Order: sequence, then C-alpha cells, then structure tokens
Amino acid sequence: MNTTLTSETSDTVRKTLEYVRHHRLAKGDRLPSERNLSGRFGVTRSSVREALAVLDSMRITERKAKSGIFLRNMPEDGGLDALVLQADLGMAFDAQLTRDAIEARIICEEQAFRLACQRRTEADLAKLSGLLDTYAVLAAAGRNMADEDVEFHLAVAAASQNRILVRTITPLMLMSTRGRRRYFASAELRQRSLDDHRAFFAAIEARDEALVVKLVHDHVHTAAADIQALNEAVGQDAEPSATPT
Amino acid sequence: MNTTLTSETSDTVRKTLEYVRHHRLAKGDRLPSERNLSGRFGVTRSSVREALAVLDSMRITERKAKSGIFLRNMPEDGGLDALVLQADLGMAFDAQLTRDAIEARIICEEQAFRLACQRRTEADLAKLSGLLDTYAVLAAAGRNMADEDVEFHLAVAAASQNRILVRTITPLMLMSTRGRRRYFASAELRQRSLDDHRAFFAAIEARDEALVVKLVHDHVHTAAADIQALNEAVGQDAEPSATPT
DNA sequence: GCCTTGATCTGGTAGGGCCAGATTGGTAGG
DNA sequence: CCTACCAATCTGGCCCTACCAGATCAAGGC
Repeated sequence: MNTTLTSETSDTVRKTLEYVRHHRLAKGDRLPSERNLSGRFGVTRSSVREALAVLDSMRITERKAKSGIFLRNMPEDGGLDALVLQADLGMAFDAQLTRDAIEARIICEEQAFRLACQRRTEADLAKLSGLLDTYAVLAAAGRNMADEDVEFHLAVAAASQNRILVRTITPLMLMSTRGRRRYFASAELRQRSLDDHRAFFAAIEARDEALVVKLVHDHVHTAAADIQALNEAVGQDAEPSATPT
Repeated sequence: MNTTLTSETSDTVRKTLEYVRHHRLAKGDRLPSERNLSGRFGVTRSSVREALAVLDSMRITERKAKSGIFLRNMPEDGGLDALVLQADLGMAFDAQLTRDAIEARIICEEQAFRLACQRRTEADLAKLSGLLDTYAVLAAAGRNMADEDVEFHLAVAAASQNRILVRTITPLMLMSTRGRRRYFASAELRQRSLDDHRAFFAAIEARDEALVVKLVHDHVHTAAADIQALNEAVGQDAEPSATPT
C-alpha cells in the first residue's frame, strides 16, 4: 500500500526490519554488517545498501562509516513514514504512542472535515457518494473495507482543498491499517462503520461543521477503543516488547 | 538539516533533484537513465541507484522496470518529507500549496500549543526558557535564528507530550526553512519574532489556552505574510515555474 | 502506410575489488 | 595484575563489470 520500490529493495527493507523485530533490537543497537545481511537475506550487498539508504533516509537506521549500522530511536528521530512502515510490519507501538496517534488524528481530521464542509465541491460529494456506495456493498458482502475506509477519510480530507492536510493525515491513517483490518472482521463493526460514514457524508453535504467535528471525535475514539479491545482479545500479533527503541 | 545519508548518496539525491529543477521536468517526465546520471554526476551507478531508492521511497520518482525513471506528481503522491527536501533545495511551491502549508501548520500548532498549556512540565518550561535566552542573545547579536525558531516551536510541541504531533509539525516547520532564513535578516523582524516567542512562553507558563491559540494564529499568519513579502521583494531565488509537477 | 523484427537501451541483480578508518584482541611493558 | 600499544581484521563507502529479460524504437518487408 505504501512504498513502491523495486520488489528486491523493499523486500530487503522488510527483511531488515523483521530482523530488528525478531532480535528485539533497541535504540543504539548494532545491526549485522552489510555483508552479513547480504548473505543472510540471500541478496547482493548492493541490494542491502539500497535498502539501508532508504532506512537511513527514514532515520530508522544510521550508518557510521567503517563502524557499523545502528538503530535509531524511531518514535523520536524517525518521521511518520517510518512509523507507518513499522505498523505495516506488525510492530507494536507502546500505549502512549497509540494514544498520541489517535489524538493527532482527531486534531487534524476535525479541522480537515470542518474545512471540507466549507469547501467541498459537487465533485467531492459525488466522489464521496460513490465511495459510500461501494462501502455499503462491501459491508453487506462481509468483505474487509479497511482500504476503502482509508480512501473515504482521505477523500474527505481532499474535500478540504488542502493538499498539505491530506498528506498530514495520510500517515496518521495508515499507522492503524493493521488494526483496522481486524476491525472489519466483525459484522457489527462493519455496520457501525458504515453508519458513521453515512453520517459523515450527510454532515458534510449539509455543511454542518459543528456536527462533523463531533462525529470525528466520537468516531475515532470509539473505533480506536474497539480496535484496542480487539488487539487485547487477539493477544496482539506482534511481540509485546517488539516496540523498537 | 534533514537527511543523514552518506554524503555521496545525499549528494546524488540533491544533484538529481537539481537536474529535475534545472530542466523543469514535470509530472510524468522521464529522467535520464541510471547510466547517464551516473556519468553526468561522476559517480557509480550503484550510488545513483541508492539515491533513486531514496527518491522512490519518498515517491518523488518511480522506476519502471526496463523502461525508465519517471517523475511523480509530488504534492499529491509524495509525503511531506519530499516537500521538505524540495524546499531545502529552493524549489518553489505554488501559491496554493504555500497557503495550505500555513493553514495546516496553524491547525496543528494551535492544538499542540493548547495541549502544551495543559501538560507542560517544569522541565518543559525550563527548556523553553533556555531557548528563549539564546534566542534573545542571537537576536541582539543580529544572528540568524532560523534554526532556533524551529527548535522553539518543536519544544513547545514536545511540551504537549504528544510525540506524534511533534513528528507531524516537524515537516510543516521545515518546509519554510528557506523563507525563514531570509526573514531573520531584518532586525525589525528579529525583534518581532523574539517578542512573539516571549508571548508564547508567558501564555504557556500561565496555561492560558485561549491566548496561546490566538497567538499561534496571528504569529504564523503575519510571519507567513512577511516571508511572502520578502520572497516577492527578492524576486524568489527559485525559478518561478520550477515547481515540480 | 502497417506490421514484423531485430538491434539497442533500460532497470534489476549479482559479484568482485580497493580504500581507509574503526575495532579488537593479544602482546609487551610497567 | 593492569595498562599501553600495535597489528590483524572488520566495516562501510565506492567503483567496475557482467548478465538478464522486458521495453523501445527504427529499419526493413509486406
């Protein structure tokens, strides 16, 4: 969903992060040498170096010349893209970081949705309406609507006509993709989500800013709580202490 | 200030983006082949590939296997990191994107500063106070406080105790680094900025949420206007139509 | 003018090699 | 026993060549 690198490079990025997770490496820990990783993953050193260049640019790793590859303190140093990547790989965040993400998302989406009320065009409404239709179909069919959920929220953000806001909200949404996937396994939650989105659409169409702000607040909070409950029920698919750094 | 890649790779990233800017490439345009860039920049194809891996991960370029390297539609596809990188290189954004950035920054900082009022610790206040001191010294000495400005804002964001919010605001601040540099060349603006920051500190210390929200709003708006005026006066150091995509 | 076809170009990947600084383990000296 | 020093080794930074197979494109045949 995310990076569109060559399969090899992105594979190596994944493998490297999986290595980090599996070996429970923490901030400042040293990774195996490039040559070692190369042999370990069955790829050339060139490929490893490309992957490391990406991880470096995301401030996940730091390569000290002639010394080694070290892990950074990701939640602090890394950008949100790094957190999205980690979330994709099933690395768990500590509880506080999860709460922070929810809070940040509410802040950004409240305002984006509010601006969408003011600025939405007919084309925006049509787009949202279309998404809502497929959303309903998928919900009825018992299909997973995680991607469509993200798409809907980003479409609303786009209706705010603020491209920066869209790019700000995107990682905040993608950080919770994994949890969202589990979420939609429940028929009850699928229905609730559909209802919520219909309410969003109605409020935006009616330009009811106060309502939409309240809806965002409630929706994100309850959805987050539901996901949290699911995580605890399933027992978290990621190692608890795998949270990097 | 940003990426901490090996000098070679980050150089090649810069050179590549400079090539894009210089040749006024737009979305969908094709870049020279890896071998060509390699010769052009005087580095190995390996180095070019590392740089391209980074650019790919930022969704600035897209490498189509056995076909070529193409430019993406950055403001849409790329993350905020990509925009920061472009801003660093002096690529101009279109006016709307600039307005969007200001709006997004106000949204995030208003809430971050508000939360800072609620949650700031004594340590946070001490940190801010210290920054304010050096800020005053620099202002008096006529030095450029662009970096310290960013640091102050991020320290306030950190006082919100929300690490995600910090990471969200960071690129929004860094996007305007270049303009900020010019801004602090004026003694009058240095003084105004110092006054603003002192007001921020006082409001946060007093936990005056309403005031701090107002201050953020005014500060960002007027500062942005001043920077805008400077840009127009200087005639923009970036080619007007260099805005990529 | 259209289609086929073959030379050419392109990115993807492998693998080897050299450099110079960082590391480290062992050794000599106190 | 501890310290100081030194050389073998390891590591990241770069460079270079080679091969593959699909994409591209121009020349040639219809």
